[in-house]
Amino acid sequence: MAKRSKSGQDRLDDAARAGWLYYVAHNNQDEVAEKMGISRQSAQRLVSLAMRERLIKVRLDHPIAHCMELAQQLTEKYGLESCEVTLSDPTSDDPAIGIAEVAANQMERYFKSKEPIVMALGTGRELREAVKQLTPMNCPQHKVVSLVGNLAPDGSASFNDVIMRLGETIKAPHYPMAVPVVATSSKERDIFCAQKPIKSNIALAKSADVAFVGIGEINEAPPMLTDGFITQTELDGLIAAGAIGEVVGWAFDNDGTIIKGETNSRVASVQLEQPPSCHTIGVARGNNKLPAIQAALAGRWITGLITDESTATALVG
Amino acid sequence: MAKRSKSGQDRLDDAARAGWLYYVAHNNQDEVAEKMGISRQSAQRLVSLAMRERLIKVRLDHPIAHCMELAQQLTEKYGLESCEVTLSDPTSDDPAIGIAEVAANQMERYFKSKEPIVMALGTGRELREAVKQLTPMNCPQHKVVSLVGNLAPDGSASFNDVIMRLGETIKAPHYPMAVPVVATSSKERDIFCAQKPIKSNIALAKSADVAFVGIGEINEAPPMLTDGFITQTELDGLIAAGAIGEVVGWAFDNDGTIIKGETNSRVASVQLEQPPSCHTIGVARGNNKLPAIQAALAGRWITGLITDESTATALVG
DNA sequence: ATTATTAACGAATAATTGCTTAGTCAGTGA
DNA sequence: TCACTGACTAAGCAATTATTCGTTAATAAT
Repeated sequence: MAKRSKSGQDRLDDAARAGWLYYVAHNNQDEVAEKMGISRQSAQRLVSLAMRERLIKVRLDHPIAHCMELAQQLTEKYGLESCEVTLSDPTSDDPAIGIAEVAANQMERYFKSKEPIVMALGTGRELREAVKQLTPMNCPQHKVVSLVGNLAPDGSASFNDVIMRLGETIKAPHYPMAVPVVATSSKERDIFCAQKPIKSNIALAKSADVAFVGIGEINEAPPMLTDGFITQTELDGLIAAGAIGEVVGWAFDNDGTIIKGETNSRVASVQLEQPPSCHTIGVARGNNKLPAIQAALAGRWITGLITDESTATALVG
Repeated sequence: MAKRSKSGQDRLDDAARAGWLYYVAHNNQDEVAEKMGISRQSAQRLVSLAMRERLIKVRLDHPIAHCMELAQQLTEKYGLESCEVTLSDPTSDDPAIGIAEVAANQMERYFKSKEPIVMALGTGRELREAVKQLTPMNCPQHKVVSLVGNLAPDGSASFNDVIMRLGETIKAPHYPMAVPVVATSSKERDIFCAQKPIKSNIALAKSADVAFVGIGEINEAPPMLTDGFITQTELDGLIAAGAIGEVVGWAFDNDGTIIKGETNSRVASVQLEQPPSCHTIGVARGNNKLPAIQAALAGRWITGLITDESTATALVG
C-alpha cells in the first residue's frame, strides 16, 4: 500500500476486516495477510487492534458463563485469590449440593501435588460432604490438620470426624485436635491449648499451605446450636453482641469484626489471622448464610470462596 | 481430578469454563490449565471443544461485518476467486464511490509484486476513477495492456486514456490498442486485428496475469451510447437481441450468453474466454447495472467482483 | 526550511498453541 | 482374571501468533 496516510476510521475498517477474516471466517494470520495484501505482522496488528478496540465481541453460550462472570466480580469486589461459582440447583434443598463437589475437586488438586503440603480444615456440613466426595488416593507426603476441636460437648471424640475421614481417604497423616470446640471457661481453654500435642497441632495448623473452612450463620437456629456446640444462652449472648456469623468457631459481626467476649473468649480453635496467613477458602451457600458470608468477606477472614450462583448473585449486588 | 467418569454434560461444562477463561477472560492455555487443575493438553482440548461445539460465539461490531458476509456469500454463490464489498454511501450518487478505492488498492497490491506481471484493463468509469486514485510508484517490471480499443468514433485517441494514465502513474510500459471499440464492419475489425502491433497487443493481453474490467449495462441510455461507442440503431438491435450487459464491449444476455451478431460481430476488443484465462475482476455497482452484473456472473465472464453493499445485497438475494 | 515526534513497517525473535507419541491408570466386559 | 478401552499426562516438535527492535516515512513544532 502506498504511504497515503489513512484516517483512523480507515484503519478501524481494516481492523474490522482483518478481525472478521480471523475470528469469524477462521483464517489464520497468513491468510488474512494474503487476502488483504499486507504483511503478516500488519495483519496481526490489525487483528489485535480489532480486539483491543472491542470490535470483536466474544460470548459464551452456556449457563456456566454467568457463574464465571459472578466469580470474577466477586474476586474483584472482595480482592479474593480464588473464587468458584457453581450452578444453583433450584430443585434441591441440599445445602451442600454443587459446592461440595467443587471443594472436593480443589482439595484433590492440592493433594495431587508432589510437594508435601499441609491442609487445614474447619467446620461445616459442606466440608464434610466435600470430603465424602473425595476419591481415595495415596498421599503420605501431605498432612491434614484440624483448625477446631473434635470433642463434642459430651466429651466424645466422634464429633468432628472430617479430619479422620480425610486423612484415611488420602492416606495422609492427620491431626485432629483433642479439645472441645468451646471450653467451659477461658482458663480451661488456655490449659487445653498449653498441652504439648495441642500446641504442636496449633503450630502445624498455623503453618498450613491452604485451609478450607465452612462459614456458619448465627441467627435463631444455627447449626452451632442444634449440633450442641453452644447453648441457647450462649447463642443469645452472641446475638445480643451483634454476632452474625462464624468461622471455625470465632463469631463476628456484620462488618466481620470479631465479637469481644462471649464464647469467643473460650473458643479453643486455632486463632484466625487477618488477613489469613495461608489461602483460606470459604465454602458456603444459601440465603440463610448470606449475611455470614458477607461479613466473612468484609472482615477478610477468607481469601477464597466456593459458592453457588444464587448466593453469588446476592453477594455481588 | 479423580477418575470418576464424567458425563458428557460435565465435560461440556468444563469446556465452557475453559472457553470462558480462554476467550472471555483472556487467559492463555497454561493459565486455564492451572486454574482448572488440569494439564495444558486437556485445557487445549477443552478450549477447542468449546469452539467446535459452538459454545463460543464471536461477532464483529462494525458495519464492515455485513459487507464481509455478503462478500463470502457472493464468493460461494458464483464460485468467485475473490470478492470485495464496500460500504454503500447513501449520501452520494457517485457511481464509483468506494469501489474505485478498493480497485485501486487491489491494483497496487499487484504492482507491489517483485515478479513482473501483466495487467489488462477494460472499460468503465469505475476503472478510470480507480486509476486516478493510484499512488505513483516505480514499476518498470510490470506491463499494463488494454483489452479495448482507444480510438473514439471520431478517430481521436483521447478516448480511452486510462491505460496511458495508469502506465505513467506506475512508470510501467503500457500498451493501448490503436483500434476503435467497435469497427464499422466485421471485415474492418479483422483488418485492424491482423496488424502486427495489434496482434502482439492482443497476445500480450491474452497472457495477462490479472484483468480489471468494468461491467456495462445495456438499456435505454447506457454509457455505451452516450459515450458514442455505439449508435442508437446498434443499441436497438442489441436490446432486440436480448442484450442486457457488456464486458469490454462484448454484449451478453440475461444468462450471460454472448449475443450472436449485432455489434458483437464487429467488436475489436480482445475476445473474452469462458472461464477467463486469468483472474478477471469485475468492478461495478448500482441498481441500473444489477442485471448486467448478474448476467456477467452467471456467464462466468468474471472470477472476481468489487461492488458495494447494496448491490451485493441485491445479488445474493 | 529544519528538526523533534509519532506512527507504521519488516525482520528477527520469543511465546503460545496444535498435534503426535508414548506411557499410566482405572473402569469394563469377556 | 485379564486383555481392552478410554482418558489422562508428560514430552516434544511443528505451526502459529505476539513482541521487540531498528528503520523509514509522515506529521507537528520550531
